[in-house]
Amino acid sequence: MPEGHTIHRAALDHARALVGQRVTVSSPQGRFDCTALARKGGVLLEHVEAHGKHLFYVFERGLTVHVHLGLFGRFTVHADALPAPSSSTRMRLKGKAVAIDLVGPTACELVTPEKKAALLGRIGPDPLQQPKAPKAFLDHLAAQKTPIGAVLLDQSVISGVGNVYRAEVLHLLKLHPMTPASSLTRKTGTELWRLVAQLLQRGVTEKRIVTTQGTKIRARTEPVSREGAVHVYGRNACLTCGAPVERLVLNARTAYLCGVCQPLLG
DNA sequence: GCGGTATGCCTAA
DNA sequence: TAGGCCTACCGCG
Repeated sequence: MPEGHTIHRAALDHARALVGQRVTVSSPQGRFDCTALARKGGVLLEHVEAHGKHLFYVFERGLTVHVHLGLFGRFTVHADALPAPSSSTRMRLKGKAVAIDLVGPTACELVTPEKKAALLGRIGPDPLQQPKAPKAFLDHLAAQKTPIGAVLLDQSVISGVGNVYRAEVLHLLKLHPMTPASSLTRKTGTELWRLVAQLLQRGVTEKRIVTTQGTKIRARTEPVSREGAVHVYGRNACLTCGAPVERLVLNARTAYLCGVCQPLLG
């Protein structure tokens, strides 16, 4: 699940569940050193922030935990009975009524203000924070011959987009992933940003990636979990036209496209 | 049980 | 560019 929408959704949910409370922080697995957060009765959680795919828990006195889910990280929220943590639970945040477990993150660490600033300095604008295309983004597109499919995964240019949204946004705009960024018009660049913002926001709301309008289903040979929710990502046939979905490797990730809907122009 | 794969990203060479 | 790292799941034998 972890693209930008997952992180923003987690920030909302975790803030609602735990902000303003004294939270007990632990690492059942032992691989997250949280001794600096050890307090009798817990440590006060002041707020939770999402930036692109990065999540920050800000506790009293500025104590800050940075989480990046990577490919495998997952949160589990326990509202009722609290099960014993599994041996892979990196972090458990326990409040009054709710406990949250984190498994498999790429990063789960206490960060200094300097480290946090450095992390934020590395990532570009986030469409969920800024729904209108920043000038810097449009200028970047105009200046780069890099394929647009590569630019979209560059977190320093636009943060929060992952492999699913890359495939879907390009399909919706009928753009081949290998299209040079510089060949896009300013208008298309603006639409691209707006569409990313809209789809990420929908992902936050629906708690999963959905890029289709209705529930029309053309083929029955697709992974059930995503049936009807996407046009090309991970599919065998294009949901729009039924043509075989093509795959190519871009940024060391599989890019999915429909050669019929997304011809390479020029 | 094993190997491949996945919505990510960093580092060394 | 390759390899490493994190975990869960699926298909295969």
